[in-house]
Amino acid sequence: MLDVGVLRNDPDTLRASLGRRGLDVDVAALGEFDARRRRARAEAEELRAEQKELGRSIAGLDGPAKDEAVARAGSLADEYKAALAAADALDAEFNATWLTLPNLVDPTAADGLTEEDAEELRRWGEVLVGDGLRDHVELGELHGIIDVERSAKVSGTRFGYLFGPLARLEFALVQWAMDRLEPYGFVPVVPPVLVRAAALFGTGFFPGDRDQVYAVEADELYLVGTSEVSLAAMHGDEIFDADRLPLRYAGFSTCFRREAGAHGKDTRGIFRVHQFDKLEMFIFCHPDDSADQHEFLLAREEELVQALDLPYRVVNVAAGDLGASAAKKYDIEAWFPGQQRYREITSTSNTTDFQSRRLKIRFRDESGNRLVHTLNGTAIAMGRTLIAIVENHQQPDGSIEVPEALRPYVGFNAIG
RNA sequence: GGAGAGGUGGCCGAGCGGUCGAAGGCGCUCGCCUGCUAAGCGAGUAGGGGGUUUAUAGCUCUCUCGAGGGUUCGAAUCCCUCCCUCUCCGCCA
Repeated sequence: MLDVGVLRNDPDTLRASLGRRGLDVDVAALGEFDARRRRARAEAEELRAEQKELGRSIAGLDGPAKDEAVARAGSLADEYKAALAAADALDAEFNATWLTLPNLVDPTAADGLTEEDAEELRRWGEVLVGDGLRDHVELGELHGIIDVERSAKVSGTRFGYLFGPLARLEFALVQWAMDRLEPYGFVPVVPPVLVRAAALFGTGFFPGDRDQVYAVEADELYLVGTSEVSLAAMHGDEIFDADRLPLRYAGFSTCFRREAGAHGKDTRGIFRVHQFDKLEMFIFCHPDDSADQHEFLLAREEELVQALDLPYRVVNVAAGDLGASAAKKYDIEAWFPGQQRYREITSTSNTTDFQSRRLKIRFRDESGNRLVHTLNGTAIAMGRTLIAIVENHQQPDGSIEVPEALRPYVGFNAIG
């Protein structure tokens, strides 16, 4: 949620930001609506003040004077109720729109509206090109480590079974990444994956991305698409002492995504599935510090990907391709030899105060209570990282070398 | 799933229809005092929204005593629904 102060004091910035996202919103009309609702609120509160004052005096009255005062207070109460209802209705109407507006775009986010408009910042590593390369589905079959046919029988499309050494590799990746992140102060967390709607509103996934989220209707709970949701909402309604910031967490969870609207896209193998495990970094920090924390998260991601010896490029995501909560986002795209192209394997966003305002997460300093900034970044996203390892480290004979860093964790040097 | 108890400010804890956003204690902050100092004295110390304002200052109004509704001129206090916590029983990874 945006600060309404932006609408009142700096509508041009708001208009420009929405424009960069390719959204057409009548900012002036919203401003007038905001003024109207405030007037309505003020009117209701004046009536209330009058009613309360009169009500208080009743305690000291007696006889006809009292009866008269009670009668007058009664009609005041009715007037107030009506005025309050009117003010509440205006607020609700305003908020319904306001809640759908995405975060202000950072000036340094790339221009453009689509994935193709992302700005490439740098490349690292030698990419594997040419014919005769196997993709993860072939390699998976060859070694019996991935099965998407049986998962289709059991669960439908976009699921997969991981077997044996590949399953071991997943656990190794988690353990290894935790070991590398903890020295930076990331607290390992295993959070809930079923959450209330409030957590999804608070993190900006609702109302916009409701159709991407699995709902457990009988219990009014939702399956998270990322542990970002449960990590952010964990500190909802809290006020930190300033010296506790930044607060860093590394949450491990299974992630569930409906992938609505992705029909026909990435249907092969386990590249895009409804369920995968992910280690996610999350930071609560001082507003002046969030740009640095964002670079910090990207640096941690690059360290991990480099240590796995995966060729990649870093892109600055275009304004129009940002999620609602993000002001700026970097993706790391690893090279996938089976597709002969770079594809996203990590993503890190600075969501500034967009989530903290909704979740009421503040900190205390000399000038009072202020909203923290929140940031998230993928440490290791399972399906894709496993695919990238398998495809990039395949040998001519079809065997797969385990990246050096992981060998102590899995106890073998190669698959096959 | 069954039975019971309860949710008040950073924490503990009073309040049981009006003068309560709320006694008292602890903690914390500031000031004072004091050579015996993890002592004494004084003051301050919740959050949100509106108005005024250059202002996240001040002043002021309003809302919030788990959440939402209701009764009443008036509710932390009475009624209803929901959520959560704790105890016991049952079941169980």
